[in-house]
Amino acid sequence: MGMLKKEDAMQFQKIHGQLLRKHHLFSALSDSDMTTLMRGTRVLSVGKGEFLFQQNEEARHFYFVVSGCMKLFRTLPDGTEKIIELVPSNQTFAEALMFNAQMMYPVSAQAVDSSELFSFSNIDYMTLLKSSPDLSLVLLGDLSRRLRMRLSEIEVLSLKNSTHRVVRYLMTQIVDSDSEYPQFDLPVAKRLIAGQLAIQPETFSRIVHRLKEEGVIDMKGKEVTVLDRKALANYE
Amino acid sequence: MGMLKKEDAMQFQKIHGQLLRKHHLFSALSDSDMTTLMRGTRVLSVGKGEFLFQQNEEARHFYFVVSGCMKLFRTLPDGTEKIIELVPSNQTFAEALMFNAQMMYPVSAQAVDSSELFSFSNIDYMTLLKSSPDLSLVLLGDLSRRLRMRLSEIEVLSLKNSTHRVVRYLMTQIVDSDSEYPQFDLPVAKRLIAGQLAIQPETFSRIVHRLKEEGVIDMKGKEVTVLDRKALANYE
DNA sequence: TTCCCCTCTTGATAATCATCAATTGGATTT
DNA sequence: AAATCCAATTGATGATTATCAAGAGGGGAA
Repeated sequence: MGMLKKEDAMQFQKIHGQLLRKHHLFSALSDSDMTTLMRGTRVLSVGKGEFLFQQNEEARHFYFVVSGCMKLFRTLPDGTEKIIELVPSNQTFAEALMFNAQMMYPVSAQAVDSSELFSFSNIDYMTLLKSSPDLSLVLLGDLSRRLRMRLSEIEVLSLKNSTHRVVRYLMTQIVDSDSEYPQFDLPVAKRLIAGQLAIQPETFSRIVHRLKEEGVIDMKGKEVTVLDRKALANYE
Repeated sequence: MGMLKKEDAMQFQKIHGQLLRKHHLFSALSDSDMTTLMRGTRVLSVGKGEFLFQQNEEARHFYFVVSGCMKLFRTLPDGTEKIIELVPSNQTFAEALMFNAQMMYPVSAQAVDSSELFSFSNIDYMTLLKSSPDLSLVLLGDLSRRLRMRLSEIEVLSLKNSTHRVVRYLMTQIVDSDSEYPQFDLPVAKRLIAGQLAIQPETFSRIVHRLKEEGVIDMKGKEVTVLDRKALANYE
């Protein structure tokens, strides 16, 4: 993990700062506030497989993914890891921790692909928050949304069998809601998806095999085509 | 479900309003703000088994449990219910929804025991929030804490086998952290606990049986005694 | 008290899933 | 192109857990 050289970093910020403004955590900021905040910002480059932070480290920063993909996970007592979230580009993470003093990261963060990140100081952002009630409301909305996301994750993990979990996962990946034969790419490696669903990679593979056999979906590598939307929905 | 008669309700508010101030969502309010907020407050009495609201109803209020116990759950596609949270007295629930316009309750709320509740208008509380940045920060801290609670729930559901889940649950119930033989009461019926852990009541029963056989714990009805703390911890 | 209802328990069986092992396939490096 | 590495697949097996069924216990109502 490394920081870019200063001139490169500034160039990088200039380009991607605009992108940042589109994110709801920063869109409510005035230009001057944004400038202030960006002064404390670092640009980080994290190589594939590298760690950004470890579980139980003190949380002083939160992050925005410019490019790549980060994996947030907890290490379970038996040593295996449980993936909590896969954070794609243009999303923030670990911003929920700044409101409790002396907070530790409850997860570890590792780069799934080589990634570029903005890092923000919790203290700086808190200062902005105190002077801008509107920003607080935005952030409250953000956390509230995350809470509901976790809720549906808990629901998935409570589904009776693994097939239901896989089907539910596939359903959430369908963005093109109109098409009769929706298509999409799996965002990450299959073993990571299996991890998120708390099933073994082998089980995931077998379930996909069965769904293909039944003509419900097709899958070649990461390319997924839903062949029978109703049948897929009816698994639930 | 019913409201109390006006004079009874006022009496009730007077007594329990103080209790309310101890809750962190209300402790940061000025006296005058508190008075304003309480004007829109209703006192509700919900009989055992009665519903307060259903999943997908529009969320206009949040609640504080004065006495009793509320169950928040989602109905899964197969018709079974997944318990998301059991809310004991002196706690609030459904307050995270007010920050997103036109929000629906993502869960249903039912009384486990006959319960008495304060109901608060989301709009009124939002008004207070906009005028009090401090209050926003308190609330942000609250949501952040809830987010972490969900995280550990997700972790529990990801634990390899049911024994681990039960053991983990028992560990969290130990409050008397010093005692060599900690004792506590199960807060709700065993089938509800099983539901929270996403296992069948039968499985829960069998696991407890085994733990008793091994001399790790004792359980008579809802009374639990931990006999071998180390052994219990080592299951994890 | 007796009855009734519901929870909890216990047993038997079937379904589901994890694990171990071996192989295939794809991508990257040398 | 060959070698290498890791992900993905497939098969065989055993462990775990759900399901179905029946009985035991406990608290409230008549």
